[in-house]
Amino acid sequence: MPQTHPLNQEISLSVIKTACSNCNLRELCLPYGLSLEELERLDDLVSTRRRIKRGDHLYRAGEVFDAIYAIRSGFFKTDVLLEDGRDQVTGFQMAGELLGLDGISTEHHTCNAIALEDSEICAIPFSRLEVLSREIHTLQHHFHKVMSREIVRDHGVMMLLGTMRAEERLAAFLLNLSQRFTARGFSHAEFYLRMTREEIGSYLGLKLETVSRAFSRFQEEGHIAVQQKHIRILNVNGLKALMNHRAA
Amino acid sequence: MPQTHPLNQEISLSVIKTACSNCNLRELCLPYGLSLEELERLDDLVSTRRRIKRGDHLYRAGEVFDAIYAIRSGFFKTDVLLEDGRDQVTGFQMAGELLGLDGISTEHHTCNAIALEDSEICAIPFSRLEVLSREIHTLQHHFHKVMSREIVRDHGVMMLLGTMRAEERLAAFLLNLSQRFTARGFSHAEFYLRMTREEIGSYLGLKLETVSRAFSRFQEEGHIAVQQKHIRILNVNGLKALMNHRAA
DNA sequence: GTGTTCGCTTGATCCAAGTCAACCATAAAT
DNA sequence: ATTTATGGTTGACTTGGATCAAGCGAACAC
Repeated sequence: MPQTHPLNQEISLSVIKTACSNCNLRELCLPYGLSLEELERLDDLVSTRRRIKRGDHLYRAGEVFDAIYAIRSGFFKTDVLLEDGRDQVTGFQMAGELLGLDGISTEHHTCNAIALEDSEICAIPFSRLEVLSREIHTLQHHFHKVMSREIVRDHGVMMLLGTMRAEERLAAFLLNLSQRFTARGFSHAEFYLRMTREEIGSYLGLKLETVSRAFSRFQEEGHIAVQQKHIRILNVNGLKALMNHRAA
Repeated sequence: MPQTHPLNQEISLSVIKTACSNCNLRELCLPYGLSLEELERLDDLVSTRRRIKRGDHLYRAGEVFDAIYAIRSGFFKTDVLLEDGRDQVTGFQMAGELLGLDGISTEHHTCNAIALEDSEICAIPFSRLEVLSREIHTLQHHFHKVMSREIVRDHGVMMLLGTMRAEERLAAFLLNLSQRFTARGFSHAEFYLRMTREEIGSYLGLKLETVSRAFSRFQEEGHIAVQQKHIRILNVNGLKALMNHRAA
């Protein structure tokens, strides 16, 4: 008779939900490739789940680092601040992706992580992750891969910022989002942007007006349909063509 | 009577030189923080040393990844290539720094590593490094820090490319080089650039002409003295001031 | 409802860096 | 010693994206 004990039910549900072993993101997230038995050991470690409301910080630059975070649901941005007040968005993160890897280096976070919609995260105490990954080879190797993937991603962004024109950057950005939504089982052709034009611009090294103009231009040329934050991709190949446009 | 056996002498010297335990870079490189006994175990692993001549590749994008490389002496650049021929330098690496971390992700290298002067590297077979870092906590943790530091560095470059003007970028670049030379016991105020203006420009998202003009301007303003690749920093604070110049 | 705020779009103008081009310096090749 | 190649500097001009500015539409508060 669950109805008579709503609170207990809530708790047990939450305990079930928090386990990696039955998280539907396990193929994207840290548990990737682990056996059932290994998964259960990871479950012990990933005990704390936390809700972060839209606009709130998951962590701030300068805070002591002691855990990395897996996004269970929702959407985040990370940004870095320069002393003189300038800032830059360094990435957008969605379900199944890890946050906080930058903090390992100095044992302090070096950027801010802010929820762009109400989100849920799993905290993974880092020292315990190191212990466990000494015991589970697969986990160790996968964690190394995740860190390395982050480095490769960053190189992509450097390429984008260093060599691409405004429209190429935005095309690359949209294609990347589309691909990541697809990997999570959502439509590749239709999605809502969680971030503002200004945040997109900050990430792409452009001003919000330039981002807005590029959206308008893509729409005029029939590549996409834009209505506020709702994006429909009408011509993927058109967008891809925009990217390889100008040779060295 | 060493003179009578020059070849043997050479070999034994080289064996001695190859050990992490008496490498003068151990405080900068992977061995950082290890005990003597742990160091000796790392020595077993880092058995292969290789010379790379100026202009030669240490590895190429697409090659299978199986080792990371510690720079023993010399200077490298890494670059990524886009399908359409555009390329970008993603970093410059000097003695004590690690190369190849990007390859862990896909088990293939994703960039090219090219020696900018005759160099020597130590190859560290990655699977053996994983084994050893399961056994030596300090090594495991330090390796994680090194990877994380690379991510933080990349964020810095993103900031540079996304929000800074040409002269700020070059000032940041020179200050960074100076600081890294200092950490290696060289002069902080005087050094030779190992890369061309074009390579600097590629790294900073600028054209070589812009880099050249910025050098000239710094010289006019008395911040540095430039003679080809020989740089003397005359006014560190002047350069630093250039960076924080314009607020958001 | 009506005002207020925030995010977005669009136009007009400006400027930092790119492009094109000529020339110079150093080092290697003959 | 002279040629050739490579890398660097400088000038004139162009341009893509920034800046400044006005106005619009959706969401929310009252």
